Amino acid sequence: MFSYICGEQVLAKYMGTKEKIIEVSIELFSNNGYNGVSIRDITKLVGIRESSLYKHFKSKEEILDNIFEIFIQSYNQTNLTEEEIQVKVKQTDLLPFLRIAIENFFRDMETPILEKIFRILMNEQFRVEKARNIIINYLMHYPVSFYAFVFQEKLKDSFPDYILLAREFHYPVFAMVYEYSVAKINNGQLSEIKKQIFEHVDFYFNNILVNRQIPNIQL
Amino acid sequence: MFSYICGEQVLAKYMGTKEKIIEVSIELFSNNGYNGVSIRDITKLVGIRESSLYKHFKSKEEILDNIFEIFIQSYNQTNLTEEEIQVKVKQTDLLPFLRIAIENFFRDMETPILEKIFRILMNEQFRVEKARNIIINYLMHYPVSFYAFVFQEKLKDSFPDYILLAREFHYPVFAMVYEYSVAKINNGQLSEIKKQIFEHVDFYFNNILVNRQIPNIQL
DNA sequence: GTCTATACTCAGATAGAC
DNA sequence: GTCTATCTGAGTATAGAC
Repeated sequence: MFSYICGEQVLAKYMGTKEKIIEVSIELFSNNGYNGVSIRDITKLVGIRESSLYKHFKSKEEILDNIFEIFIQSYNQTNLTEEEIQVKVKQTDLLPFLRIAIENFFRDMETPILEKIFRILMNEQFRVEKARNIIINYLMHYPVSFYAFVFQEKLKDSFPDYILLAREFHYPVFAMVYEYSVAKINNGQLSEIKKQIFEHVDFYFNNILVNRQIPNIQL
Repeated sequence: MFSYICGEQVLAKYMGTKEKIIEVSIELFSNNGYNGVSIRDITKLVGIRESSLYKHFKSKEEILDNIFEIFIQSYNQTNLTEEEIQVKVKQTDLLPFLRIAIENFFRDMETPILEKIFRILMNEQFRVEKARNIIINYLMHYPVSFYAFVFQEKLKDSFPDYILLAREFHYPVFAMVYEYSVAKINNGQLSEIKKQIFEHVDFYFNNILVNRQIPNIQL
């Protein structure tokens, strides 16, 4: 979900007590929800007393906010400039480009920590404004802008509404990634959903993009 | 999300204390999450004491389960048999049929109670298995089966994979309905999202379905 | 920065009178 | 089926010794 093209995995490794608290909190929050986890639960797993936690975080809410910031930072670290995207787009044909983008999105999504933060975001989205804004902006709107830019570069002027084109491409992906993360908890058929995502990419390319091709444009 | 075609609104009206408890719980759970709401919060709003609540529900979890059952019952009440769908499909052209289906899905989604239960389902999905199964089965898989059946009826044998066709139609709708419900909390631009959903319907019809048309089939 | 000890509040749930 | 009263445990957070 971060490295559409470059595919890098940028997530800081944490080691101190503060970072252990974050790590344990991510684990517990993702399974039990923020309000289903107590400071005692966290400190017990970290191996410290409740009072010690307050040397690192002034409140439970601050822990949650730190977790959200990790997600945002991971995202921003792998963002490419328009110039960098342009170069990649020129180097690659559209179908493999889209496949790689999805594969990167997926691989990021499967990173244990980010996967858990995604669950926390989903869990708290209707209670915490920041959570829902992260999902909407970083997992829905930004990817749409990204693909809109890519389609614009590739298709030139053969279709006016690149945003619509991008939304049609990305929204099924978003829904299936969500489905995937739910299936994971249920020990469901993961490979089936993954297959469906790539079916979508091929279907989209064959049924929508090829119709937009104009004679002198190489998809 | 229930009455794809018939458009009926079937939701029982409740009046007794038990039903008041449900009503208040839906309100509170949807805003604060299950673990963010106490029995005291609920009984205070209902106007009874904590102990009285336990004459109606043996535990807090049982309240949540009742809420989920309301959602399932509302859903099942508006389900049509394959025969009924066949009749509707024959009576209506495909584009208006799809538009009506989306409008019904939307109108159900905007029913205050069901909208709140949807939020509760989203909130608790990673903690409560029943919640995530309801979302996956009733809001993703069933609609896909429904549209697959419709496309099969309309397109006959012009495209083999109706499930794929149906998924491509419904998954963007699911994502946008989700987006819509989030926008509602943020006081966001609702009409814009609604517009986008119908843009999707038209785009889908014009770019995907018309290509499947075979000479003697009336879309 | 960790600990012990504790304050204070609130949680879910029950007993028994009316 | 409502109430008062209460139990028991758990919640967040703090004070102060080491």
